[in-house]
Amino acid sequence: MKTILQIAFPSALPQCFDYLSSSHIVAEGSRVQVPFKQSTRTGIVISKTQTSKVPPERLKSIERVTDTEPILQPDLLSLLKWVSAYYHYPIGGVLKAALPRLVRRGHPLPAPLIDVWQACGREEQISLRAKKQYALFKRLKKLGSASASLLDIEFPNWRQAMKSLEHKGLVRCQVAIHAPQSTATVAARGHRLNADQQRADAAIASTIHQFSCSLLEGVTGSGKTEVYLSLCEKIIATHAQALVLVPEIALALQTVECFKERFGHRVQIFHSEQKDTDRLQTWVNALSGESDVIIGTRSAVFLPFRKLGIIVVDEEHDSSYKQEDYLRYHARDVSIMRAKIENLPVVLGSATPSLETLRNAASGRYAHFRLPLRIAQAEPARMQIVDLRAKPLQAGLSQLLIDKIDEHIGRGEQVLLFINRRGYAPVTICHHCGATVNCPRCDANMVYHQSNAKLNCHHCAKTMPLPKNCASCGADSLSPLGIGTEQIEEKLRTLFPDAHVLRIDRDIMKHRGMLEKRLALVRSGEADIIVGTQMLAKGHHVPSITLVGIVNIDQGLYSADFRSVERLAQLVVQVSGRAGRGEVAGHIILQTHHPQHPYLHTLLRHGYPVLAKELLQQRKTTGLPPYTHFALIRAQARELGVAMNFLSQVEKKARQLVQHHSVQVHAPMPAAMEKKADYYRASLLLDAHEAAPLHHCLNQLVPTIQALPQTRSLRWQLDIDPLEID
DNA sequence: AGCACGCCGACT
DNA sequence: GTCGGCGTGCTC
Repeated sequence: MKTILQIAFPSALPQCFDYLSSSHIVAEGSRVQVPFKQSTRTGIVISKTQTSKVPPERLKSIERVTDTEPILQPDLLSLLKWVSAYYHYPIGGVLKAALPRLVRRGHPLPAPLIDVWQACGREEQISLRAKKQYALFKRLKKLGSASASLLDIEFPNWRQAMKSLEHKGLVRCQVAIHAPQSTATVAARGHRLNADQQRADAAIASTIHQFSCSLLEGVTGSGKTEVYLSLCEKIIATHAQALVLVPEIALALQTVECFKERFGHRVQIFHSEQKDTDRLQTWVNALSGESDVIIGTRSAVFLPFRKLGIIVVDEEHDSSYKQEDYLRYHARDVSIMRAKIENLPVVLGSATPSLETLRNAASGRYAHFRLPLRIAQAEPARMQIVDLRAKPLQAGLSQLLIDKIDEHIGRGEQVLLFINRRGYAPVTICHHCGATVNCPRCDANMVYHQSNAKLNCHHCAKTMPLPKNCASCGADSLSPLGIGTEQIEEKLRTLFPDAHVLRIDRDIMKHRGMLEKRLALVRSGEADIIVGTQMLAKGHHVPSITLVGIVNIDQGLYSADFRSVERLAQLVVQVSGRAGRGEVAGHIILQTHHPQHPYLHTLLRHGYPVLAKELLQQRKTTGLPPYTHFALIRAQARELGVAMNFLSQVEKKARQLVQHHSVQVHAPMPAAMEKKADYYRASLLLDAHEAAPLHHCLNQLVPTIQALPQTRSLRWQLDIDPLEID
């Protein structure tokens, strides 16, 4: 009997295609070149069968097998199939998310290689005009040697400059070699763990060849990284590899450096901003076993390790682990499934674990280790609430906060200010008639930004010049309303003319390398006052920051989003981890109009774990995740009616499918922001106490939806375990 | 997803 | 009379 290969194309094509293997011997997980329509395409063999729904005379044969070995080992292929089933997403689309572009396109795999660069000349030999070369050379000299992935972070487009330097004979390239440290060397190096770290390390390491999931809960500076390092060291000693997931690579530089210092050049990084060829090389290095540790962002969870030994998910509560477009997977959850499939330990680290993870820890499903000690820090940060009611404010800052800033920078210490609004002011309002300037494409305000001197929409790409006159009454009295990062930056410059004020938000990321540059200024202590958004909370410990102000926490306390309090609490705790120098306790100031809010009190008096317990209890009684499983169907169309009609149709079909009351089908709802980028949005929520009936229902519902005729004229997505249900 | 096929409006 | 608009349907 002839073998039939089910082949998926790494694209949005919704189904697999059957091919004959001809005389080839093909393993599952192999890349193959196949005739498709009039051309040849690269596909992946998903499974082998004997039968096909397609009549045999219409089956074509594969042209050739692309590689000598399958690129996906059985375990990884199983994981991808699980992702496809769990998120109800075609396997081709999963492959698209999981494989680097060049692999998808059938590019031949390069030989495994980790190149390490070394300086071997004197800087006088570089012409003064070659600034890039000079900077690169000096850095290299300081580091001694550096691998590509390290240089990547600091020097965008470094390869060109390096080529020139190599030509002049000023640098040379070597290959990193695997050098596992003997236990004796490790002990001699004195990587001593404290009692709490040791307990976690020993417990996790004791079952290194079987699945376990452990929560490592500890504040910044409690030494989570030391535990990761110790575990990875043990894994590498068994010639297995380690995967370390981080929310954002630019903000994980300190972690990367710790790993480089400990394990040398066979530590590599992997993230979506890398060049295609670099990503491919790292991917191949994982596959061949060339790299020992890979530190990467969420898509790294799909790397084809030759022999994976451990997965670490750092800052597991971070929402950037959830992909928010096409395949809406959660890299933390995928990590846990990967660890299960491959029988290895997974470690979830956070100072502020997600409620999902805390519930699993409390129920005993995960091991729970706490690292309460703050290394080299006597006192925890002191938190203070400032009641904003009826107080005069300058750009949203109370006098008390301004005085404190003055005091701290006067002592040569650094200050961090958080405000979750980019731009100058969130609203531009007409002082004459009260009309606001809105985005023509979205139901949202236009936000004035000084950086481009324009009004920008934060929900689409729309920008416009600031109009002179109000569009509805014609008066020339448009004025900014509310406070954004830029306005605080400006105010601080006038209040503290001698201080070095630095702003860090998404806007500065438009310029390549700017974030890294500014973070370096923070770390070197040159910046006195740092103003920024949420993203600053993810940065690492900066020892000379002693004061942190959160300009306004009220939105976090009163938001329609059921996760907003959890997120606010995480922010506050993460932020307090940024403050404090040596024996000097950090000072945290929270500005609010609701100083009596019960959650705020719980957080300040009893800390995150107690608040989390309260929030979990509340989620339980109100039937919210993690006690209820959510699936959200979103629809977008040029008219609201089209989206709503479609969802009503889906609702009807869903109700037909649901037996008993195991799955609840809610009514379709327009999104809070109905129109975004000229599309009207609406959503339909399904929930269930247990995951199984929900997925059972979706297994039938999704094909039904695909068959609906409206599906051609509108966009829709299914979001499993959505972070937001709007 | 692409890409061809197919049937109706404004142009050299 | 054509060129081309994107609606529909197929790819093993």
